[in-house]
Amino acid sequence: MPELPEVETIRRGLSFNIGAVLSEIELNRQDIVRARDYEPAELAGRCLEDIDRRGKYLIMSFGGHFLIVHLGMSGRFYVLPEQEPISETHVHMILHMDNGYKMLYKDARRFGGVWFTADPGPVLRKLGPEPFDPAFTIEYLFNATRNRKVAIKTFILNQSIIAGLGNIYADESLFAARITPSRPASSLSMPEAQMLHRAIIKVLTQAIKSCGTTFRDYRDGFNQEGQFQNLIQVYGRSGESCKQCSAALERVVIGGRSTHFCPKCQK
DNA sequence: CTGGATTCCTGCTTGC
DNA sequence: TGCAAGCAGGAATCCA
Repeated sequence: MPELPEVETIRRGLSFNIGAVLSEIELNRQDIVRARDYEPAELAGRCLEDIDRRGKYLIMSFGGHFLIVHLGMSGRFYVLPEQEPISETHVHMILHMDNGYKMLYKDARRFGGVWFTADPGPVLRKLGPEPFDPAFTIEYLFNATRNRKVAIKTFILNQSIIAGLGNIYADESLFAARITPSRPASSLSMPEAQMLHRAIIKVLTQAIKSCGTTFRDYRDGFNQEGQFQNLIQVYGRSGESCKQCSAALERVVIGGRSTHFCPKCQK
């Protein structure tokens, strides 16, 4: 599922289209559209000025017209040469560029969506700080956990607290911080908040370096798999042995999400 | 305000 | 072998 590292990898892969002009947009499904402040066809003839990322959102700017994309859990967004035939199913949107490429938005489960908007503010405003932003400090994280009874796992999945973590990197970050996922957020000490802060940044940095995690659906901007699954410590490994201590990893459900952890390494 | 439950959707996995 | 049921999950929404 595309979390921050996957979306960042896609952003980088697609960035060579910046400066190209969108010649035509095909919108094959209307129900993926979450906002329509302008007609999608108005993008034709406009230059793609930038591709940005905020949390798990991609923001493409076309001179005051924005196209925001969220990939949900099975979404893909990748390029093909313009003349290449499309054999795949569930391709809901195609952006034809004048540089000889087309960008395909594909999403089987349709948890994702797109926004045609003149103002990205309302969509992005609700997001907390980027993990790599200076605003994401140890103090911010620690203070945010005060008086919060929810499990720390659920807490760091909350996009209004930190933008970009999904189920995989939440579990991996808590393992790296040696913190049990079910602990109430408010139970973290300052040193533990510091560990978690460092772990989140470390895990995401490594995952971006590995071009993301491909368990099943995820592909990058060129429809290629990521490599971080080879470095995964706990996610999807319940019953297998911990790479650090050899104890059997466990799986529980927290906040309706599969949660993987080491009962020995994490306290 | 907080937090829990529910909903959306399809494809892979599981069990008979 | 074939089919139905179970399950996964990001974010919005509803409700207590």
